[in-house]
Amino acid sequence: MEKITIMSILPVNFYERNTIRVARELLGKKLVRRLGGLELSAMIVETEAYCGTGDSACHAHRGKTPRNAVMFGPPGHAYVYFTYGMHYLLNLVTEKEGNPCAVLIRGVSPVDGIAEMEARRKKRGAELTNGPAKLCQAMCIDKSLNGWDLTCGRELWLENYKNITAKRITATPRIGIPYAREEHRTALWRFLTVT
DNA sequence: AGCACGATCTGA
DNA sequence: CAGATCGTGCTA
Repeated sequence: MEKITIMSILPVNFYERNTIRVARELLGKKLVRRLGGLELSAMIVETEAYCGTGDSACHAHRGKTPRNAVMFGPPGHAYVYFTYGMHYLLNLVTEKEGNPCAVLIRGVSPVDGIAEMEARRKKRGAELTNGPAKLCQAMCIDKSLNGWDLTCGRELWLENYKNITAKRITATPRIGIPYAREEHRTALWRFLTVT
């Protein structure tokens, strides 16, 4: 019997919903990066929700600028930005167009192309589950993917993979936002799962 | 035109 | 715990 592989790319309506809900449900999804003939993939294990103009930790908080413009566009697109003079971070745009929200991908667990991803990082066995810039290095995600349509099935997309039950999900405050208002600094909008 | 700082990572 | 390293947005 032939094994049937169902390609289940997440459609735009997955992203076009409440950001916190999307951030939780992204856990266990597979992030796929296509580099010519090479396919790298990894399961998402850590996310953070950034909830629009009302969220003082969100880049869109002070309105639309050239950098954050993608967040104001349609859901299901990648918002990739450069920070600390050397790192790229990957976000997925959520909610309806015009509501500038996104989910930051903070950690993944390698699935396919593990050796290639390790090679892209300096050390063998380098962890990708603890730091949002590392997965971008490993999966060759940079500013050229800013604004990329994640539903077209090329270059970069997401697929259903593992079902993560609510019991395996931990929520904590978000990382690296000391400047945000307390209400937003302490909000439990970071989601993690364990292997 | 200048400047302060960041959704970070590494190595000491 | 400091250094790397530069785009971005705010002030003027």
